[in-house]
Amino acid sequence: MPTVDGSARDQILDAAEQLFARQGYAATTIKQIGTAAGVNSALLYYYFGDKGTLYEEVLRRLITHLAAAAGERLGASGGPADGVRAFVAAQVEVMSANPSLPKLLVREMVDHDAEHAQRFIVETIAVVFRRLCDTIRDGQRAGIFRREVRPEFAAISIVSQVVYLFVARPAAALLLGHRDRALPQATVREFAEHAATFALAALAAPDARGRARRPPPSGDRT
Amino acid sequence: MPTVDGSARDQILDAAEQLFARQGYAATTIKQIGTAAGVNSALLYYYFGDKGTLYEEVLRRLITHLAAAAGERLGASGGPADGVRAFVAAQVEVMSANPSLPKLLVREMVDHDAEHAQRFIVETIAVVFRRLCDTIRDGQRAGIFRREVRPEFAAISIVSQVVYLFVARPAAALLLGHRDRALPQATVREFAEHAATFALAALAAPDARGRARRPPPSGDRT
DNA sequence: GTCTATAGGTGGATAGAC
DNA sequence: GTCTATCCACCTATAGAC
Repeated sequence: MPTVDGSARDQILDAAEQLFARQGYAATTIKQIGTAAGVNSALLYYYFGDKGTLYEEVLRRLITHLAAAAGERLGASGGPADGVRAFVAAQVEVMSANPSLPKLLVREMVDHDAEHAQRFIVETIAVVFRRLCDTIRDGQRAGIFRREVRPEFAAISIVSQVVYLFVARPAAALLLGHRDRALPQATVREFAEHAATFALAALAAPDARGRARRPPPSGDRT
Repeated sequence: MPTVDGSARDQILDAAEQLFARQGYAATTIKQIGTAAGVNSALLYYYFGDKGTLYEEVLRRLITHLAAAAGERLGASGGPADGVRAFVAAQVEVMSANPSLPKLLVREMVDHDAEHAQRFIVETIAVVFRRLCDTIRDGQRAGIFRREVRPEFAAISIVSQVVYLFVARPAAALLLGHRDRALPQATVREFAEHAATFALAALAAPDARGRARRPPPSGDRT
């Protein structure tokens, strides 16, 4: 969510966001950020006090935008199937518009393992996550999604696909046979389409006519 | 793949592997590794020359083990459906046995964005990835997997689920309602079962009896 | 092979002029 | 608000004794 030409404060935030996403927190220096932002590095301390606070501010701004976008996009929709499609579409849209987001969130997850991850991040994501779970439950009640599937697990499966693509984008480009590791936006859109269809096919209840195709062997909620 | 009590060299590698996975490369110091390994930190330079080489050696050892495990587990199997199940099972098994693996690989991906990721990593993973793609193609030729699905996309969808769970393990624990962010091994196994079932349901061709349930709207390979 | 001591460099952070 | 100058801590890496 880069600021067009904003104040020094915003320029610092923009530069910090990019660098933290690309290199990680520890590998990014205050002077790098200052240079990238076109301001003196001492100014960072005037605005943010210290490096850690700057980092938190970057995350806060990002998450706020994420929550706003999610709120808008996931409001009204048709049935549960449309809801799932809308969710995936929103995910791709937000991440495409802001490539720092998936990287920073993933870094946050691997860095703060079982420790003190940022409260507000977890909570914001939890809200979005629960909404997806509810959509799946709606579909199960309506009889169009299979009941043996655990909604929370399905939600993870749905979310993971898109996140993974963005995080592994250069690797994915290579595996998909693109030279020079650039995954074209068109392919990202195609994958998004695939991810939604894949998830819906996985969730779909067997037709009224054809009986269940494969009785779940043992797991998946007895 | 921790060494039981090996030489100093192995103890350094073990300690480095854990610390790099937990904290990342930049945040991990030579002295930390030395202390964790129970040896003098200057010894690291005797064995590995510098920090970067030590890191590469950690990755190399990990990937070698990964390739070996994948080779064993993915050899003989029944049909394509069993192949997919075996793949997911192998993934979970390897990552459970070695929690550093998913973290280090994900770090490697976000860190070396479009830049110079380690050649041998990408190549090793590419081999495993292609084998999964081939399994999917087999299923399509046999008529038990839907033909509209692009095998490479499906492979990404399959791989992503498990990787995501391991990387986001503490967050997932929270979202799944576990206190204290510890995701029990039993839940991991349940999710693995779910992930395989989910993928197979998504791939399954419509029964001979029931017609296709949902014509793919537009995307997914015309 | 393993340790001590230390050089050399860099990064986070502050004081204070403008 | 923004910049200059600088301090101190710490980190990588080396030299060299044992």
